[in-house]
Amino acid sequence: MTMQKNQSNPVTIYDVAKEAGVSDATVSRVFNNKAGVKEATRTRVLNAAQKLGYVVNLQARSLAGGKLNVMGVLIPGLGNGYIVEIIRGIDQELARVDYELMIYTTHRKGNNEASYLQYVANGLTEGILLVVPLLSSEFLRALENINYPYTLIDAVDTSGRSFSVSATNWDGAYKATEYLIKLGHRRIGFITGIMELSSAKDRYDGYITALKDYHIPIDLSLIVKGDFQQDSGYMAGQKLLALPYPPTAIFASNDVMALGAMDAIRAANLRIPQDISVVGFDDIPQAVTTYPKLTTIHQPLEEMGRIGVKLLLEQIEHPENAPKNITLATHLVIRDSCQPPPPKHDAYP
Amino acid sequence: MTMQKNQSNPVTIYDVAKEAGVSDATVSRVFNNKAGVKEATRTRVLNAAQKLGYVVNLQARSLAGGKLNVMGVLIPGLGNGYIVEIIRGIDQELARVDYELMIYTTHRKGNNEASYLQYVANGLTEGILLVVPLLSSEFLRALENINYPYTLIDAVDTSGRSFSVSATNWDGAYKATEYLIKLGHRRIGFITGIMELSSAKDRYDGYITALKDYHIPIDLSLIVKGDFQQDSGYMAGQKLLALPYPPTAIFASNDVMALGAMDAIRAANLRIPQDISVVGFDDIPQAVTTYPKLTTIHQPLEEMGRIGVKLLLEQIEHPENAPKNITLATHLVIRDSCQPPPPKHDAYP
DNA sequence: TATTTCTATGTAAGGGCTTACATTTTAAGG
DNA sequence: CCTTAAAATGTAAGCCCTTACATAGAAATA
Repeated sequence: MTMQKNQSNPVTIYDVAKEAGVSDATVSRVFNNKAGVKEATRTRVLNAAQKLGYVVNLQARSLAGGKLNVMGVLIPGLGNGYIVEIIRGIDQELARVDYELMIYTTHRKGNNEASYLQYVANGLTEGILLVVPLLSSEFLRALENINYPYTLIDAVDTSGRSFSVSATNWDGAYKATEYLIKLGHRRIGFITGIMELSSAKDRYDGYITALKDYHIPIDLSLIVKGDFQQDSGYMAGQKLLALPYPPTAIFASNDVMALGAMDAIRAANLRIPQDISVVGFDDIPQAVTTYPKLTTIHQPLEEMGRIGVKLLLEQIEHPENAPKNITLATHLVIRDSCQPPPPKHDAYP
Repeated sequence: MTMQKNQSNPVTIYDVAKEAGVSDATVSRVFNNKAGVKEATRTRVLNAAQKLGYVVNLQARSLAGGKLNVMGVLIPGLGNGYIVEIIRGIDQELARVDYELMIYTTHRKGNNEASYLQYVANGLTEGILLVVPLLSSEFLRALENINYPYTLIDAVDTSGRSFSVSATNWDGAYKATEYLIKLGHRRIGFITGIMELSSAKDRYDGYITALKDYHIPIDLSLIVKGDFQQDSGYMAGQKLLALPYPPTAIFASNDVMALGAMDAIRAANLRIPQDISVVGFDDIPQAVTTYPKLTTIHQPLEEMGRIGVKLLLEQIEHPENAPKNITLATHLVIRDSCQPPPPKHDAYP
């Protein structure tokens, strides 16, 4: 029934026009839902198209100035649940507005993200969502020159030239720390993220500020570096546990590291949360599949994806609009990985 | 420096040609690495392009008969880790051959996968990878008519008309069951997948056959229906535990359900694996972040993705090649969720 | 140097579509 | 029924490339 010859669909608008006895322009009008086509003609065209198995060639349409309805998303990789959550949100919103999604992973081109950006503006998409946590200055510069609609997801360009969505990292970290303090913890270990990222920095600051606000002295030995990967969480956990006065709670800058820390804790034969509490950040799906279920700061990842799409759409439709940043709230999700510290630890040396 | 005007890159091949003082055809030749361009001319063109910030418009290239280097992948959604793993493999291989990836999620169009298939062949991709576990007959029919390169991942078209990659589901299930039997288990609960899927069916058959081979009577009350989702695993687990003679081990048709079952077991205040063992199927990343770490059947998900890409490429390059199915081996990964059954359970009523 | 043979480059025709503008048809008004 | 305006349809140019074919220039042969 579909009369295709070879790869892709060789049935063109002309074939349909001939079949329906109209001009190609009319067929185009029908498929673009333009006004001014008689109802009878419209159905005749539709029938002809149906019969021949016509499918619009999006390339040609786009070349000729029509809409493509494809957005791109640039991500470092499918590495962790965090990014997948964002993409899920993007996908949801894209479905609503009937766009397709093109995925570009930067790891392909090594660290050459900046030049990849240029490449990405090659005509296959109408705009691009950037989920690249680490905004190098080179990348930022490339962004300036690109003159192509884009929005940053979970990153902000302090120059104010970019559309972006992000979350209240500082606030979330503050709340997490405060929660532990209110449970009675005084020695709270902290595993940092990659401190070049503003999100990591903000979380660190939130932790510090909460400590200060509650007059808890800051002990640098309780702060250990991580890189957002599970392994670093494990190693940081080990380091923390090896301390002369180990913490009674650990706050990791993201869930994946929290998972690593939990492994380290169990490897040391300690119980969670009886012996030591842990809280994460992100609330990735895995946070509920661990045991005990992880108490963490929820980031509205899906929503960030959805809003990213909306912002990009806004730019495509109103290029004149001024850039804006939307900041989404984070909140504490209490599950099973925290409780007050065991009494013996209460004494602070 | 890049002299772009508006959305997308308005610098064309003509601009570059003018700048370099050559014809547009020559510029095209340079960018397509065609032979017969003097070295001096080539560098002149490259410099001009560099200066103007020229980026090829892939749409136009493709329309004009050039290569696009984009593959599509049709998936039900980003739902579970299983699909993400496959995509990761696809992405890896695509990077090697320098293709881009377009993602189509079917949930967008409701259950109308078959017609979506038609749409997907719209010129934006050169071929499509199908990760649609549930091959409806309607879908299969659509496949016949599509005349567009595609390959099935983790599904086989028994008609032999399609290229496909899959894994040894039967074999994996057999091995999992056998492992439990050898540990001493006699009452082994089984949580099925969606039995319309051949993979679910094969796993079921593997379980049954292993039991028979070891002369263990089949108890239908130990077999409970699941749908590959976590919730169904939880409920199935509850059901199994509520039995007068509950199983000493549970084998779930996939990891996600195994996770659900583990929750149910803990909710019943039983320990894993001391009181009850559990094994899953798939080996998704989460299998190692649960506690205890899940013993499971490893499916080479990433490799399936990679091979899917290779098969698709083969079709694109050699349309005359006959369809083939590649079956990958699964294997048991022993972690911490199994041990011999507690003695008290040894007595079989 | 004249002739032949390559090699390097240019010319022009699409590829499938959209859209401004031209033309025809239809409906409305007189 | 004729005129006029509005609605429907057609014509043709152009989007940015690739590529067969034509042409000019360089190298090789006689």
